[in-house]
Amino acid sequence: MIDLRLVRENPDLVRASQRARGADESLVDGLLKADTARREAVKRADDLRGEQKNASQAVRTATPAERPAVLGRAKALATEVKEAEEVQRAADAALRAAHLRIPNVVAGEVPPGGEDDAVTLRTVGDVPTYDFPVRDHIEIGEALGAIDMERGAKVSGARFYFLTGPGALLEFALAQLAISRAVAAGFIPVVAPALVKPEAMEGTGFLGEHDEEVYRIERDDLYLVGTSEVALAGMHAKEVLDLSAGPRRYAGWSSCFRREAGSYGKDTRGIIRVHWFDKVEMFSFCRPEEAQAEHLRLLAWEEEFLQALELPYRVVDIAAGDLGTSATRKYDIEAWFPSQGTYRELTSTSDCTTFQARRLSIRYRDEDGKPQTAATLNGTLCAIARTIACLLEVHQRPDGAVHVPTALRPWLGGVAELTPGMTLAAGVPPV
RNA sequence: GGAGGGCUCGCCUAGUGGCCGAUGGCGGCGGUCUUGAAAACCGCUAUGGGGUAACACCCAUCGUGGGUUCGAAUCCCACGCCCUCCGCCA
Repeated sequence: MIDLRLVRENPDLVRASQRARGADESLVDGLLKADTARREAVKRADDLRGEQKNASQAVRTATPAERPAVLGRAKALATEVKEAEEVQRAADAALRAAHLRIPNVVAGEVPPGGEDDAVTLRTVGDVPTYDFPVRDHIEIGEALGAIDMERGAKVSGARFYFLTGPGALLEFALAQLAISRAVAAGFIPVVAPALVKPEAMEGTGFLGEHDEEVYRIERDDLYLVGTSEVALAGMHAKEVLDLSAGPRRYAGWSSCFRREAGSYGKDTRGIIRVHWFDKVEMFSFCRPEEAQAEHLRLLAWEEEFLQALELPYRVVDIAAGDLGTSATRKYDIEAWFPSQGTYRELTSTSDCTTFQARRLSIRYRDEDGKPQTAATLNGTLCAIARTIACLLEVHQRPDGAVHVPTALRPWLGGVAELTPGMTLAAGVPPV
């Protein structure tokens, strides 16, 4: 949630942000009203409680003669306090509801517009050309025995798949490469739970407008995460972190689950848009003043990873209307998909400023030793299924083989190519 | 799933109805002393909310939520978490 002080002191800024997102401006006034109402309710309840405290002290010191009168007054006040507390509870709840409805304030530099208005910041690597008919990742993957869509559908339904043989090896190789690079860069590797409590889900902003995207295990009141960001952010909920030495960085591996409601007909073929995939996610906790710089660092690490995979890509600055609830700014990296003749999102990094940390109560101590709300940022290092799809397509060869980028080879037994009918034992590191 | 035990201020600990936000120790911070340090001594050492120009001040918080009472860390109920034992299990 956003900083209430900001709303009080600069409501126009928040209104402008709502407008930029194409969201409801009047929510800001609703929030201001709820804030005022709550403060009045709190004041009244506090004052009454104070009076009642004194009154019950007086009971103790009262002489036997005074006692009945004093006791009567205390009893009356007790009733009033109860009523005032009821009002306060309602006001608290109303404020919280209004507060939760407002997404993070959009950064000033964010491009205006919606989904189609992302601004390309740079394009890296040459778009490959092929002197043979280009195949998509499913054709290539099935020929390799790497992807089995049909049986995925048989077992789990649409948008599920099996990674088999070389495909399964690719998954682990990518995960190893991603984790290894992250650790070398100073990240703490984490294997995170994929099932979380509602607080973690709400705290990271996934239960707002987009809650139909999330799988819910109603019976146990748990949610399947759409990204390990949820578990990583929740990991330090209600804690005061030591951020004096700089950002605290985690690289989390977990499965991710997405209902893909409302994306009927989009990417129905292949493993680009699926209900389940595994992902290595970067997550940073830092002081708010460090967040912008940290955001660029996350982006740089994402770019380096794609460069290591020898994939051509472009970096786009996401427009205001397309930002997630928690983000003040977001950069996507889109990699080239030859079968589609276009760039498609492979990674994404968001600066959530203090928005998530405020909900989750994640703090640090400033120079004066006072607790302050931290900032959180997240970025994809490797969304494995989609990355496999891209790799297969970009690195395809006319004979159905797939070139293995040098960086990935140590995790694939040193092989330079994946080939149909390859010996799988050759594709693993020495044992 | 069944049976017990426990959850107090960073850590340990006192507190079984009335100025208890809460005792004492450790740790941490500041000071006195010292050439410097140690020791000793003195002081400080929570968080959130309201309030203020800023102080003052007020309210809340003893795992969480209810209840009893004029008054609850203390009594009652429910839940959560941790530990021990039994059963089941990757």
